[in-house]
Amino acid sequence: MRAELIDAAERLIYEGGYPAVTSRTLAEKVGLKRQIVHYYFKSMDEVFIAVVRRAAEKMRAAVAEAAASPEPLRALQELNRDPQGAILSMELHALANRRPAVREEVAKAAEEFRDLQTEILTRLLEQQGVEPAMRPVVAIVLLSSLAQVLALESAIDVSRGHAETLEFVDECLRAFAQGQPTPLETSAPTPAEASRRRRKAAAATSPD
Amino acid sequence: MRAELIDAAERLIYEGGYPAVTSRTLAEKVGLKRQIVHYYFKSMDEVFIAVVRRAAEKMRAAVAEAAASPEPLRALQELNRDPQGAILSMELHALANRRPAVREEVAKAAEEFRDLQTEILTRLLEQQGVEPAMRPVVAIVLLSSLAQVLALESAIDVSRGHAETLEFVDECLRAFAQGQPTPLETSAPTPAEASRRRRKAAAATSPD
DNA sequence: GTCTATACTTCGATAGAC
DNA sequence: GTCTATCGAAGTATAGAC
Repeated sequence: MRAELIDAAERLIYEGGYPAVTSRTLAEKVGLKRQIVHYYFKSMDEVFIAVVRRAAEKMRAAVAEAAASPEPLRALQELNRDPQGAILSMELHALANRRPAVREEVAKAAEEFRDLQTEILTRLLEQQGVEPAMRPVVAIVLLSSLAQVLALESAIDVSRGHAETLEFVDECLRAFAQGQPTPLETSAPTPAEASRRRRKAAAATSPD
Repeated sequence: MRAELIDAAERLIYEGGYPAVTSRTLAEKVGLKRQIVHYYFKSMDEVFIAVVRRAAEKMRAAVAEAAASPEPLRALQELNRDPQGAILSMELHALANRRPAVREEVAKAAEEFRDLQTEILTRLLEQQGVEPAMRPVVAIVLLSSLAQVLALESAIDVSRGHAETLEFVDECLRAFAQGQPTPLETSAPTPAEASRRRRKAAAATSPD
């Protein structure tokens, strides 16, 4: 029953954000009276903390699975891009802002998630013997930030630039998986181009 | 007075998120009774819509100022990185999720903000005559997503990878402003390196 | 375990006095 | 414009019956 309530709380967060999780709505989800919540949880804070802990466990399992997949980076990105996961993460972050007891749990889970992802990428780079264009943790921060914001925007029907950005990131990941230069690296200017570019820039800032 | 209430609402959002904005807290902020809110606004939805509209106006002015600055891209990034602005944006996004009337306003403002930023970058690229490594809108999505997530995480004392990522992005912007190749482009492999890299990757996936 | 009953608080919103 | 008064609804939480 406790597990069922945690499930219900998570579903309510997807549907209406964390404010939608109350003793009343929670009990309704499992077909009981609202006082039942206080039998299984000392307070609503405990409900949310339980949600965070269970989400953290699921996350650990999902990351481990991604690490074992043939394309770990792509698997990780799918994990980050999961709309429900992104929304849950955002809501818990927002909730953490005004529930000190929850904040600690969320912060711990967020840092653990980032560390686990960074470790996977680091190992991947070592295996491929590639000198990375950016530190692993930087790539992880960029990829997960992007995924989270896109999910949040999609939820309110904002999609400006999404398709282009996803296409670009996918292209980068695909190139990386095949050991080829990414679109970014491909566009590196030759020394001649670079110096021409510098002259142009200088001319633009001091046109006289 | 109406303007004062909108001010107060914005401040309350910074302090405790959008749920902290109620007729009671709002009236307290301006030293009046809570019924005053319903005199100036038909409903709480209207309060939030007013907040969004005023934020959108401020945003337009700030973007115009950034466009006129000597380093528009850096100015834009400072704008995106503003912790208060990022938090306000996140809260309004979350609020938009469960208030249809608010959603429309937030979506409109978000798309306008993205378009304005993209236009600036596009013009900048044309001026410099640079063939960009990614489409302008992609760069804007990446930069603003990063800024928003970092701000949200900072608020709950999560900072894993922040310093490294900001350093990396700053380096890219600095290089761009000076018309030099970015750290990403600098690390482009020579043809010899690229082929060595491809062999390594192939060996890793089929070790036999 | 689950219920009824209850207490207290806060919310949004309206009506009407001054 | 700002107030008092009031409403119904919803929130958290506790006590105690079954």
